[in-house]
Amino acid sequence: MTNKKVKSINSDSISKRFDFAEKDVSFRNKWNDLGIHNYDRSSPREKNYVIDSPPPTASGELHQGHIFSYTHQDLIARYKRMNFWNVVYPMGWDDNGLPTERRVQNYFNVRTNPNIKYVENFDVQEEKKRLNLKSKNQLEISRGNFIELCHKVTEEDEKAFKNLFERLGLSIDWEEEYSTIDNKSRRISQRSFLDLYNKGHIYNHELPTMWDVDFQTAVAQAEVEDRNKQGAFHDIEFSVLSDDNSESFVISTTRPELLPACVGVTAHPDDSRYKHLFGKHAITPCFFSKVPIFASDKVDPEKGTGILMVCTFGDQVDVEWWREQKLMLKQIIDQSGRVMKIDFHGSDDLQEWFSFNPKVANLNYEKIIGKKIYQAKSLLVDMLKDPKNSFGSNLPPLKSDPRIVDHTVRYYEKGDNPIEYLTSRQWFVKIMDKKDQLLNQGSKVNWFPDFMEKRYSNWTDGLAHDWAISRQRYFGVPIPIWYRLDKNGDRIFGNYILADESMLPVDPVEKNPPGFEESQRGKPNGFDAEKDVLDTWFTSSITPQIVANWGEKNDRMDLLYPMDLRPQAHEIIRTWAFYTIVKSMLHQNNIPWKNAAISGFILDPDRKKMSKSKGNVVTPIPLLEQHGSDAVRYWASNARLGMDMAYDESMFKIGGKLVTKLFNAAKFVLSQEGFEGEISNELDLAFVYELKEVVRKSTIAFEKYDFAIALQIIEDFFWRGFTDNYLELVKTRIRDDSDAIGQSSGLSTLRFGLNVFLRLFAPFLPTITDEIWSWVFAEELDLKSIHIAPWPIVDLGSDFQMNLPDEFVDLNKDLKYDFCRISDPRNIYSFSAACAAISSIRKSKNSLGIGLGAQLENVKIFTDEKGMSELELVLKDVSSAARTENIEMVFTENDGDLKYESEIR
RNA sequence: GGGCGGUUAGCUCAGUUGGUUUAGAGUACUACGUUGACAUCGUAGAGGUCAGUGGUUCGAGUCCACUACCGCCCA
Repeated sequence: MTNKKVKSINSDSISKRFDFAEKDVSFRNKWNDLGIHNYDRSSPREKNYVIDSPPPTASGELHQGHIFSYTHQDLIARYKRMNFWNVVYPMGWDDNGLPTERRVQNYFNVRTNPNIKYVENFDVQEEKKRLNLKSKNQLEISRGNFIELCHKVTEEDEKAFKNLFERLGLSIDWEEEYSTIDNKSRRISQRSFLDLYNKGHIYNHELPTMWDVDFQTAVAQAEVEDRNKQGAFHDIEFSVLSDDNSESFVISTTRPELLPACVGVTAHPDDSRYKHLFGKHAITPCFFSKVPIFASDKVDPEKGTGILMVCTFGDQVDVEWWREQKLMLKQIIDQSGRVMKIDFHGSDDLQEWFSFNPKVANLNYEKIIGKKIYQAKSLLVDMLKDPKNSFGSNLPPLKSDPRIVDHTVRYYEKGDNPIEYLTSRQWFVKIMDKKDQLLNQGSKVNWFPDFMEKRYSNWTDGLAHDWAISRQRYFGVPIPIWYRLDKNGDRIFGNYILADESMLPVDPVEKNPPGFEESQRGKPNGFDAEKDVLDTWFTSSITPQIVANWGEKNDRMDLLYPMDLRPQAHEIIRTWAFYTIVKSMLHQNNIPWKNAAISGFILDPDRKKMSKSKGNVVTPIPLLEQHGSDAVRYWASNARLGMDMAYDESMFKIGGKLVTKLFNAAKFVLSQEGFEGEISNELDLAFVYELKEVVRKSTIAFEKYDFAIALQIIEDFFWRGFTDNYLELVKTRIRDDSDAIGQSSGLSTLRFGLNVFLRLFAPFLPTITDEIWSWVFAEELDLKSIHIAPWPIVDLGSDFQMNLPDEFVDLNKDLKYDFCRISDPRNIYSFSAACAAISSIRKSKNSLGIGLGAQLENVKIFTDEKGMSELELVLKDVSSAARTENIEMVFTENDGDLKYESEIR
């Protein structure tokens, strides 16, 4: 021991309970003031640990899922920071795109009309007043003003998200805050487009594209979902073209309204019912078109009547048949989902819209012009009931009542009407020819858990389309392209005018292209702007490049790229992870990040995925107010990566209990007074020895991103080892002035243990640990916050190599509370022997109905030789904790395992 | 229909490469206890055919095969 007194606290000066509401706020301020989340911009790449956090859509709903997965990334960020990585943890917002547009439309009740001129200092309410519109009446506004409103709304939404993230204690470097629609992101996104264009990865074509008729925009494969819906098979009779037209067959279709768009008929090549028809032509009822009959093994002979009509376009297979068989293009649905005007004619049977009876065909068709798809459907069914509409028969073409079937229908994930396949001119990124390379890139990323790579490779394997990147929307990054116009004022495709790098970010609708005057806009031989914007994913897939300022004046690609970690949920592997890997491959020929940590879902108590539409989502702010950030983080920290977790509010309470326990234990430990001294007592040394093992195991778990396992190991030994047992065993000794050496050894061990536990808990419970740290350790160790203290270092063993930054300096060595200062116990089992012995005495007291505080005269402990040798060095602490004057060890035969049985006399 | 995960105590979940008596924790439940940090507590008790079947092995919750059920993703 020394004659130096330990720095202790007066426990009366500490509040009775931990006030998390107040501390959640004050510690956020403290961290901001200390700037501990800001990274060192001058640090070399080898010392940086860069997290590519996926920016959330702030105009979407806040829910527990955000708390859940964003806590996971923060655990890693905080752990890495304590290991002296220069942690780069930025945050952005991904607000462009449909959700925001929808929100603005509903919030202000406005609609964009591209023909209206932009108005300065526009105010929706005043404009409505001026036009004498009620607030519920929809107001048409200009594209520019609409975009302005989008920015305004997202700014508010971002504040709400930022508030949640700060309250949660995420250690984000807010100096790096960005939005995927801000100037820098638009510039980098347009740079990305130009780079891909120049490398030949981008093309513009008129192709059948998946189209949402409500939002009137193209959609990509990743945005489409299958829904089970009820449909009806309609059995329709077609005639076979021959000399007497006497033969016929019956097709089954769920989409009779597409009959005018029928361009072929097909059946399975082995189907004996229809084999003889292949190569002939069929005549459609109602419209009397001539269509080829061909064989295809894509047809399921079991489905419907086994023969079906091919239309342009009913579904994806129609697109394939149309392409393979070089069928005619007869499109009848327009972009708003209504039936277009068409004229049937009888002049040339090789032309589209040829009819054997154009007069009747046109009379029939006129009935459905301008109708919506479902209206056209019922009108067509009526027509099919009319015998006059049969070709070569006096019976109605519809052979039976519609038969109800369940089938899957493709929907835009945000849409309410099925996807249509329309031919339209869109921009695409070529990815279908790069599947193998993309699979290879995916295998270079370390996925946690590793089976998540399967999700990526399955999706990549199953790609069926190139990436459609143009969207017919307003609030997005403009495509930096103009079209040349010919002498008639029509667009010339294939010879585009690209924006200059110096112009970025550019809105071609507002700016004229290089080499042209603004006056030439829309004029013959002039130019015309591309009005489409880029798919949201086109920009959100370059967050590594945005954070690293790719191609900017302050380009930091060398310092930050490829990044170290992408944390995200598994639902967006096919979108976010996938597109980010695509972009990095095409731009940098590299992977975007070395590691991907994939969080699971929150399931509701019925084990269903939580989602807004199901109405089972709980808003997270009240949870934080009720339980405190540490308790909420505890809940999130308990889930292993990749594993879904049922939502269970009792977990918040458990986290709260842990916080309280830490608070009380720390208050006790730090209020003990006495002298500093060497840790020399056997019990103390054995306790530290076991603590070292806890550090070793939890560090290894953390290195594998198994933070839940780390927490479990730490928590278990804190509760069982430290508070339940060590504290009780040492309590008497540290008050025993007659044993000065034992007293100071115990006191030092208590403080050592608390210090280590605080640092181990710090990533999980950043507020309570920093609060306790501030009582004594901050000053004693001259470290203002626990979050700039080093993670405890122990020897991890020869079979595990820890991942540490280059030139890592172990600051623990300078720390008072370092394991290297403490020697091994004489018997490494001393501590667990003491715990087992005290436990057996408690059991005896309990069975006799004696209170644990009761004083005993004599206790007998029965044990074998091994048990005796392990216990004898710590027997004094055990007897004082048991409140007995004397413990007598009695030898008894045992089957070899450590066990003590007590008898109280 | 395909891929991936899961199924362990009433509930929520651990169980690391197969090997420590009787498979763990928390919670809920029961009993006792306010002991000088802590009642947002402590101590103890009860509670499980590890989904099922078959196999490999000296030994299987753990490995293999099949089946059932649940979930997610994709067709």
